[in-house]
Amino acid sequence: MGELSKAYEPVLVEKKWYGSWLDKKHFVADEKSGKPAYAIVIPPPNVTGMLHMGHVLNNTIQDMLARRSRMDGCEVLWLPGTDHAGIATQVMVEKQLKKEEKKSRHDLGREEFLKRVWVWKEKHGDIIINQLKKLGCSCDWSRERFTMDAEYSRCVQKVFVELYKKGLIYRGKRMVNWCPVSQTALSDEEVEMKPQKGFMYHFKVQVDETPETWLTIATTRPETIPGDTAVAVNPKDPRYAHLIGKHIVRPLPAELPHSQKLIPIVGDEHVDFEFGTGVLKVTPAHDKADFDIGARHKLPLIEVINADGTMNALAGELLAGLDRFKARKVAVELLTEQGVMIEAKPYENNVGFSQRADVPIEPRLSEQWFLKYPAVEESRACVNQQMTFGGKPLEAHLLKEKLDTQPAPNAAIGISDLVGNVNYSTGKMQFHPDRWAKVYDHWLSNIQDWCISRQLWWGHRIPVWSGLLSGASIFSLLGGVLKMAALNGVTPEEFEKTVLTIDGNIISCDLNSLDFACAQLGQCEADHRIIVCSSSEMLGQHLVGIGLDQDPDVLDTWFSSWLWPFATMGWTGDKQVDGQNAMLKKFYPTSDLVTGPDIIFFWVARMIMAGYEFMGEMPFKNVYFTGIIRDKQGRKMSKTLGNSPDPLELIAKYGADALRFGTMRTAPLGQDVLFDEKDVEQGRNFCNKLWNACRFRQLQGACHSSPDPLRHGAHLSPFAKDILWKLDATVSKVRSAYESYHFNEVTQALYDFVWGDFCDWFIESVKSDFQDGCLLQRKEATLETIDFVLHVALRLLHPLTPFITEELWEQLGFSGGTIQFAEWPKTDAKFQAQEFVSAHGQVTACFSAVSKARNLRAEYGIASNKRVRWIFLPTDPSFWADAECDALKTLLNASTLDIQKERDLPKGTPVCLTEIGELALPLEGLVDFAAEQERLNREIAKVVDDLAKTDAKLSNPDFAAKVPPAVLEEHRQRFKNLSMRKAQLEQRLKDLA
RNA sequence: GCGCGAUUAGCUUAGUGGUAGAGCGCGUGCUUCACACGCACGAGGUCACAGGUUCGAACCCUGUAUCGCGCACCA
Repeated sequence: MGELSKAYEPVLVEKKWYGSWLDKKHFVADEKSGKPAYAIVIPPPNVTGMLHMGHVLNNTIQDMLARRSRMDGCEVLWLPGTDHAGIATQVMVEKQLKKEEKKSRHDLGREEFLKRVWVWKEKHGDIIINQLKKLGCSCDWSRERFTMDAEYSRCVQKVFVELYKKGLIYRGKRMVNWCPVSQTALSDEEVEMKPQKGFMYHFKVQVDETPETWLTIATTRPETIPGDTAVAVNPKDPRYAHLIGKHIVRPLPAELPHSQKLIPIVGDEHVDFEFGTGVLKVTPAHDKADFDIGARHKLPLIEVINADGTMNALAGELLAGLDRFKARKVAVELLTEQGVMIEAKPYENNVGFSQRADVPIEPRLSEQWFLKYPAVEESRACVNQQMTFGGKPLEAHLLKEKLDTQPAPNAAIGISDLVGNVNYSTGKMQFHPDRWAKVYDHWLSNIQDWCISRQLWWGHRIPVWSGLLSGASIFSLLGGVLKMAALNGVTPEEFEKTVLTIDGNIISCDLNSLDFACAQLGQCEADHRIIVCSSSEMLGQHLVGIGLDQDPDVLDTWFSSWLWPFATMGWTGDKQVDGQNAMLKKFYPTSDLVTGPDIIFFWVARMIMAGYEFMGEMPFKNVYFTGIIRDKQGRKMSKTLGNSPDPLELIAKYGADALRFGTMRTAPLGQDVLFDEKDVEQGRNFCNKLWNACRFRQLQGACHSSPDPLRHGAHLSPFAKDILWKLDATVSKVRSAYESYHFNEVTQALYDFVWGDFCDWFIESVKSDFQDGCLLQRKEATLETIDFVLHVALRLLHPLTPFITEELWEQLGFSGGTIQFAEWPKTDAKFQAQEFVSAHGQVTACFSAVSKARNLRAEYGIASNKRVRWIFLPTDPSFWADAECDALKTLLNASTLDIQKERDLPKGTPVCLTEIGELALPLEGLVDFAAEQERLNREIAKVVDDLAKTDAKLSNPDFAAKVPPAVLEEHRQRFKNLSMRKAQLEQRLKDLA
């Protein structure tokens, strides 16, 4: 063990220890362990991702929790992995392909393209994983999962088949959010509403039956006019109601014959007569609300926009081929030419944008797969949603009271109404901060079916095969394939779950029913529509062999990650098998989930539903929502703004511990974090401070490997007792901060203790114990106290700053090997014993006296390196043994400290009055009487002010009558102290005259 | 529109009813034998505003303003 370097150098230390931890398999969870389980599943970062500050915050918290629990005697599983990020990854590989080979994915074909994606994944997929390692994350890397792993993919397929069989997954032609750039459907959650500046165009149309009547229509999207199949008015609108049933002449496309331009005027309650002109153009193929109106009135659909956002031939010859935004301008020109354009008012409205591609969504009619969410009620009930009654929070015990005291005031309000008003929950799952429960509940109570299909290639392909087969083929081919599958290759479970639909009728997949159905259909020659949904890939291959096609779409990435908490643990969906799964038994439900609130709907809510649906149990007990990391100006971090620092550069510059510490210190529960590199610098400074405190200790000789300061009994100085008291308080603070998920308080408490209490005060106060002539026993007791403090503090710090603490633990020679499994510190009642409490009081008084004395020095302009003589008149001389005086002398940086029992000071000597006594600064003829007078007067004024405030309270009769006794006593004491102080100060002032 | 959050020193913020705390920045003085990634001292706050509750309010209640976020949206 060499001497510690002058400054902490993180690079080598981090490399050394991370390698060692991996070699020794410290992070590997043992599902057979008898220790209590503690599990976290990582929010899987995108496989294409790079570490950003959000990851740093999120994963530092997870690592803190994992390491804390490991020290606390738990068997810890922190399960890492990545998700396949369908769109992002596909786009990235497509871009690369275009750049390097000038090819599109269609040039390669589906299979070849997917090969390329896998090549890319193998090459770059572990970038972010390695970055997490650099941060120090103690994940069980042996259990790393990827959502496209074969095993994981099987889970996704099984879940699909099961939900399909239950009728929760269905295919339908619907209006969906279409991203014209990615050319895929998106879920509602992937659409972001953004205010857009545009125009509200007013144009007029002629009523065909009464050509003198013109109606004015307001629209923001004139390019969709060719797709209009009606105009709608509110049937209650007196201006227009009489026109219902008549027709108007649609102005575009202009080239159509008159008869094809006529569209009906329909009456629909949806139309708001206050808005616009009260006349609504209805474009059922390109607007959600219009689609519904269209359905109500059986209007035809005219699609005028292509999948890529360009206009098609039905939009008319002048618009066809144009991009939708270019077409908007042209449409306006065309209307103007026709003389029907009235005005274009500047207008701001909210437009849905594709979160991925950042372009406006095009509502588009298409055939998609949808999921009716499962287990919604259980998922709502389990979260700590507060119970409310009439909109007010309601405590559980008050519910009964309410029901008792308010029994149906009248017949119309019964118990059921009352209960209906009570928002009840089991509160088994806790959100931190809990206000997110409300957001979660609101979303869950208003959900629409989830569009789960994506028109992409990279992802889990929908396990459905379909096609037309003649009766004969069904008999000879399909029946054969299914039977063959049932007899060999496909597990009975998979076979049983396979769903076969013939002409819309579900046929059970058992051999008898199959025989019957096939035999029946075999009789007739007509074609039949066959749909097979199965999780068996082998069956799928055979089905392709007989001419059925697999659905080309893949599933939304979130449709795989919602299974993350159990699909990563070897879940199979087979109850028997899963019942024997040691991993699931040990670690499911997991303990904590740490994630950002931005994916509360995408991921958290869906995981909860999947947990209940497929495991019958919630996936985690606590959800901690981090804040969003923003830059100094409060803007979100983004690549385009370039305000997102590279955490790896920060690690290289300051060290991983510094980055972790700095990030955590400024990340309070539930608040966004304004990131400033200064915080990381602060973190580095802290590490260096800790390092040097240990270095200081090391310079005094070897440490005790299992320190126990209490064995020194009476030789423990008051300063030692005080720091032990403070250490114990810190243990308590840190523990409760962890309990309440206030991680910044963990950090702050440790910072204050190490830097303030330990380094600034304690170490300074005990330096005199190491000087020649000091009592050896005292020195020994102090050294062992330092050892003990470091022994505890390093352990408390370890989850937060794993590298430096492990290094120092070894350097100082503490016993028991790695700090990672050293015991998580507990509070110890011994340190709260009377002698410690009173030492704490005495030392606090001493330190506060030192501060006052230093201030006096500074006021007299004495340079801090200049040692001067102090005279001390102690209030309690018995406390001030030589060693204590030496400590005081060191803290004051005094040349000598003369103790006076009787006041004997040269006239006008500046004095500070403190709780421990008077500290006088003899200036030997240099006293500036006027200055001293002024100083005393200033101090008196302040005391008088405080005194007045305290007196005002005490003389209020209500105060004495109503205040708790302890507070009253405190105020009386304060008044007494202030009065005494005032008297003393006035005496000093008199002495001066 | 509905909901949530924030508003405390120049900046970032802690603070759940009893004399307003910290870090950065700023000023002054220090190469004090662990640390200049440091030490000491200092200046700097009508706790957004208006009411209310209370002996007592930064803190609890009501309202207002400003900022941020989420949800829902009317063409």
